Amino acid sequence: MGEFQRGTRKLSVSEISRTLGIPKSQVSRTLAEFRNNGWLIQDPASRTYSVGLRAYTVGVRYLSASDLTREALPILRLAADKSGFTTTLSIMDGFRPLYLFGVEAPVYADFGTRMGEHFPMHASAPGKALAGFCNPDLVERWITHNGLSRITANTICEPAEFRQALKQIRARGYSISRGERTPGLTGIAVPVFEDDQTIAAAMGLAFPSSHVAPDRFDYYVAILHDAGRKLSARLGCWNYPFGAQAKESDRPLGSYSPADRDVA
Amino acid sequence: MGEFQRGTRKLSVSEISRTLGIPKSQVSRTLAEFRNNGWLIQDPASRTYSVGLRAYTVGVRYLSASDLTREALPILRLAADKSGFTTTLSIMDGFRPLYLFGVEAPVYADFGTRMGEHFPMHASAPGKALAGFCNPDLVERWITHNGLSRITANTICEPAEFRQALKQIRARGYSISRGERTPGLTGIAVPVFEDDQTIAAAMGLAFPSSHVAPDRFDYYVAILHDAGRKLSARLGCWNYPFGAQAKESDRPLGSYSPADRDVA
DNA sequence: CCCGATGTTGCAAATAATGCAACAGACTGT
DNA sequence: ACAGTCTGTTGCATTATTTGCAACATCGGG
Repeated sequence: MGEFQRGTRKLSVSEISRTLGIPKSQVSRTLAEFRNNGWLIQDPASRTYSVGLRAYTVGVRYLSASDLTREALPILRLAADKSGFTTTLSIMDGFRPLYLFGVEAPVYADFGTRMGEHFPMHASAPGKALAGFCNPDLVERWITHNGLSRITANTICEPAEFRQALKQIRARGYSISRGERTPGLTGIAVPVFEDDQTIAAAMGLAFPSSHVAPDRFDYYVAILHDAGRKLSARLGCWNYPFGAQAKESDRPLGSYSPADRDVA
Repeated sequence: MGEFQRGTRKLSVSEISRTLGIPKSQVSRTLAEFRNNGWLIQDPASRTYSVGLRAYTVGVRYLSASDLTREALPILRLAADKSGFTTTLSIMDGFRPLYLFGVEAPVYADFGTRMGEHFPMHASAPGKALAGFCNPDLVERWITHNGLSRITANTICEPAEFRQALKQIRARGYSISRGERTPGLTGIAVPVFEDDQTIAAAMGLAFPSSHVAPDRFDYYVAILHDAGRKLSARLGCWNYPFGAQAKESDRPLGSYSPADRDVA
C-alpha cells in the first residue's frame, strides 16, 4: 500500500503494476482484498483505487499517539490566535520535511501542501529551519546527491548561498522564505528541540507577502519563539536558545482563550 | 493493523495476541515487520507499538482523495468564520458516525472526539442528523441490537423518545444536542446530501452551552443550512430542502478563491 | 531469589501467494 | 462496424510463505 504514499491521483491496476514491476494479476487480487477490508476504495466508474476510510482512521491516530503532536496542538492554536495566521508543524522524515498538520486562522494562505505531504528542504521556511539544525554532514550529502532544484524565481539553488542561509538561521534561530516555494507567499519558521541538541520539529506560519511589511517580521518571530520554547520544554529541552524568556505568564492552555490578537 | 483502529493506547504483543486470539509468535513477527517498514513505531522502553509515520502519510490522503472532504474544507472554514465556533464534518461508517475533521475557530470547545474517531449515533448532534436521514429500518435494527446507552444525564436513552427526536430532525432539517454527550457542551448539526435522497455527511458546530442563549440557535442553524446547501450542491444535490436561499453575497474569505457558484 | 509474565527464535507441516496464460470488456482510430 | 490495443479478472500447478508448537531469553515484583 506504500504506492499510495505519493500523489493524490487515483491509481489503476495497470499503473501500479508497471510502477512496481509486479504482474497485473497479483496487483488486481491484492487491491481487491484491500478494498474488501476497507483499506482502499475503488471508484466504480474508472475502477481506480484510492485510500479508504479504514486507512484514514488508523493512520490519523499517529497524531494522538505521538507526544510531539499531542503537545503541539494547543501551542499551535495559541500562536495562530496571536498571529492571525495559519501555523504549522513539520518534521524531518528521513531527509524530506513532512507537513504534519496545522491550525488554521482566518487569514488563510494556501501554501499548497496538505497534511501528510512532503515538501522541499531548501525552498520553505520550515524546511530550512529543519535543515539548519540537522547534522550538517548529512545535509551536505543530500545537496550533492539531489541538488537544489528551482521552484520559483526566489528559490535558493546555489549550494554556497544555501549554506550561508543555514548559517544565518542557526545564528538567529529562525528561517524566512520569501516566495521561495510559492510566489507571493512568505513563511517564517523556528526549530523545536527535544533535548539540548537534537531538533524534533519546526513550527511555522505563512501569509501573503503583501499582508505584512518586513519590519514587522520580528513580531511574528517572537510569537514563534515563545511557541517553540514552550513546545521544546514539553519535550524535554529546558534551555531553548532563542527569543526572549516568556515574560507574561503563560496562560493555561486547553481551555478556550478569546483570541487576543493585536494587529497594528 | 486493524487492531490500531480503536483507542490511542500503545499496544503490546501479548495484548494484541490475546485480543485477536493469535499466537504471540505470529504477532511478534508481524509487528516487527510493520515496524521495519515504517507502518508502526515501537517504543523502545515499553516495547509497545503504535501507529507510524508512514501509516499517517498514507491514511491522511483519504482527505484529499475524497470528493466530499475536498469540497467541504472551504465551506467549513466559512461557517467557522461566520459562527466563530469550531465546525466539523462527519459521516456514517457503517452505522457508527465518524468524525472526519473540522475547522477550528478561536472559541474553542473540546468535544472530546479526535479526527478519525467514532462517536455515538444517539448522543451527538451530527450523529442524530446522520441517523435521521438514514434508512429508518436500519436505524431501528441498530437500536434493538445495541440499545441507547446512557452517556450523560441528558442522553436520550428511550427508543420512543429517540424516534420522536429523529422525526423532528427530519422536519426541521437540523439536530441539537444539549450536553447529551459532553456536559456543558451544545452542538448543532445539519445533513449534507449527495443526491436528492441519500445523505452523505453531517456538518456541525459546538460551543459551551453557557455561551449562547437558545433563542440565538436559529442564527447558527441558518449558517449551517447555507453551508449544507453549498456542499450538497457540490456533491450533486441541487434541491437542498432546508433553510432559506442564500441572499447575502458570500464574501470572499481571506485570499482564498471566491469559489461560490450561484445556486439556482 | 524465584516466579509469572513477557518478547523472540527454530523448525517441520500446512497454507497461501505467485506467475503464466487465457479470457472478457472497454476504448481508439480507421 | 471493425480490428486492434488496452484494460481488469480468473484457473491452475508450482512455489514460497506463513503458521503454530515449543523452547529459549528477558524482565519486573514479591
